[in-house]
Parts: sequence; structure tokens; C-alpha cells
Amino acid sequence: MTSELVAARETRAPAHATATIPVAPTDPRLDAWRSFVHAHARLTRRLDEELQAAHRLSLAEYDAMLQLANAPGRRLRMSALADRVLLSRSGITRLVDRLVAAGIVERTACTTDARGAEASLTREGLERLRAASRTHLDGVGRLFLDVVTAEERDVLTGALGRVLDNVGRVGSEVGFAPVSGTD
Amino acid sequence: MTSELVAARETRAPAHATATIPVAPTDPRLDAWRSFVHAHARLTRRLDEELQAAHRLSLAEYDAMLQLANAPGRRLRMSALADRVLLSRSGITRLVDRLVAAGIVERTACTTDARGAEASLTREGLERLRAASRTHLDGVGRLFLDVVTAEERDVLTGALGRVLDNVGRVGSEVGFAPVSGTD
DNA sequence: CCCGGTTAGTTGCACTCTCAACGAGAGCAC
DNA sequence: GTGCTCTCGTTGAGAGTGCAACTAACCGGG
Repeated sequence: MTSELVAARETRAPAHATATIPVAPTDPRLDAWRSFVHAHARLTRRLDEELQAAHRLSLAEYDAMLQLANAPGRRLRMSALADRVLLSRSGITRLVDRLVAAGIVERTACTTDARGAEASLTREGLERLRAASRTHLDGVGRLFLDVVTAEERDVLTGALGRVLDNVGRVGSEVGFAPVSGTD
Repeated sequence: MTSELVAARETRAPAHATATIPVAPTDPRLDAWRSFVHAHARLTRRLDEELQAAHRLSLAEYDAMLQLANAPGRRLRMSALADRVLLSRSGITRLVDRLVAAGIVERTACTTDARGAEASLTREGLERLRAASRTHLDGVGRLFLDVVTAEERDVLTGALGRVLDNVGRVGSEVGFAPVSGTD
């Protein structure tokens, strides 16, 4: 996703199922999209490298730990965790397996639902998270926040928040997979 | 990457930190970061699903085809392609393998360097790309561009472009891996 | 109570990606 | 030319993830 073909086409279509103006590959509006995709790719790759180098943790693992830390009782049902980390259920099973092996979380049976399992952050896990958090937040500050003004941050928050809502909304309209409900 | 520790709700902007002020987990500036990460995750997942459903292509494959289409002669050296789609060399070898199997690209020896290989888009590949492009651009328009104003697009382009540069710059300063030169 | 349908989590398999190691060739020094 | 080193692309091994299938258990209607 870096550039998008050449041929232009500027006809207006009545496309109503989605109510959208056709986007040509040369459409200048795509610059925003390209910046978005590109910046994200580089940034997350870098943050992941830093986290991996300093703490032997992937961003997904870090995120899972964070979700657990923020949950009441520092514990969550597997599915709830999967939703928040944007992973499939099998994915979260395996991620939790790794965290358990690392002593970062404990897997316990759910008291109210015998089918269920809960992952809870251990004391050590919380410490690991605190340390990793310093690295991660430092990276976010240094690579992202430092070069974005306050006004730009507000625009990002607003516009991208709207995009996020839109993906969910259009999704349910058209009957696309829910993708799982983060937040 | 969904929320970060406590998740501050206040929208009040703190002193403009433009010089790496420590970032606390509750720093409201992180709202912009969270929106960014979240929106990207949902959006690309959705676009990938749509492309997969309609054309049996992943975003990475689509992007590779696009890079080839935009290259002079509709062909690129393997490494050049790898750089542009942000994939490792082995990754691009395998991706091209798949595209060759699908009749979308041809792998030819490089005339000027006997070690080298070139991938070139076939006639059929170009047609597949044109079709996929409609789906993809429609998705980008519908899910992203439609809900972002012109002013917001400009801010996104500017701010995220700066972020992109910054990642590269800080990277070379500190001696981090170049990550390969996409764009 | 029991029975069918649904949901929670795990597991087998397939797929994609990376890293490390490799063979082949390029390119410079001498 | 010979030799040394670097680069190009491929390959094998391994990590991470999703889908589909499976088991166990919940839940509502007879």
C-alpha cells in the first residue's frame, strides 16, 4: 500500500449500497491513507523491536498484559481478553500459554462457569509490565507524540475515532464479521 | 494495543511536550496514539477480508502487484520489491512464488546481474490488479475517506508523514536497524 | 429431568512470516 | 588472474496466527 496503480477514472457512480464517491488510484485524498498505513507499519515494527530487545515481549503480549492489568482483579476470561487484544480464541489460548510459561500470568478455572478459564496477571507479571511499559511509552513518546502537535493530536483522535466507529457500523450494516468487539 | 493501563478520559491537553517528556500511562496525549493503532487494526483487517473474499488476494499480495504495476517495465528486482512491501527477502521469495503459481507474475533472470531475479507482472496479473483495485479503493473510500474531512486529511498527511520521517531519522541516529526503505 | 442448540476454550492443520545458513556471483585489491 | 569479501536470492527450521473440528458445559423448552 504505497502507491495505487495509475489509470485514473473520474466518473461519478450512483453506488448507493455504500454511498461512496469512487476513488481513483490517483486520487490525492489517498495521500492521507498512504501516510497512515506507512507510518503505522514503521512505527509498530520499531516499537516491537524495542520491546523485544529490552524485555523479550511482543507487542501482542504486552497488550495482553496491559489488558489484564486494567481489568478488575487483574483477571479476564479468555474470550474477553481475545476481544480486547484483537486475536482469535485459538490465538489467545496460545498467547496465554506463553505468558503462563513465562510466569507472567496464571490460568485459573472460572468459578461461575465451569467451561470458562480466566487469565490473571501474577505479581511478577505486573512487574514485567511496569518495566516494559517504560520502554513502550518512551518509544511512543519519542517516535510519535514528540513530532505531533496538540492540534494534530486532537484531529487524529477525532478523525480516527470516527473511522473506527465507521468500520464497525458499516460492518454490521453489510453483515460483515464483527471482527470482535474491542472496547 | 488497545488501551494502555488505566486509560485517562480527560481531554485536557498538557503542556506541549515537544522534547520527550516522560509519558505516563494516563497521559491524555495517548488518546491519539490509541485511536491510531485501533483504527489501523480494524481497518486493515476489514480491507484484507474484503480483498480476500472478492479476489483471493491478501493485502500484501495486492501491494506487491501494485508495486510491480507502478515500476518501469512492470518489473522489479526481488530486493527492491521486498523493500517496497516491507517484507524480508525470504518473505518476498515466497510471496512471489505464490503469485507465480497464480499466473500473476513471472520470475525472470536479471540480465545485468546473474545473481539477481526479477518479478514481472503478467497481462493476467495486471487485470487481476485492476479488478482488485476497485474493491480495495472502494473499501478505502467507504471506510476511511468518507468519514474524514479535507482538513483532517491534510493534518493526517502532514503529521503522519513527519512521524514516518522521524522513525527513520531516530533510527539511524540510535543505530537501530534500517527496517528497509519502503516508499 | 432430559434434550437440543449454543457457547467456551483447546487442538490439529495450514499458512505466512522471519532468522540463519547456504551457494552463486559480483567486485575490489593485488 | 587469484583471492577475499560483500550481496542476491533461496531454503530449512521455527514462531505466531486463523479456521475448523472437537469436548465440555450452559441454558431454555418439553
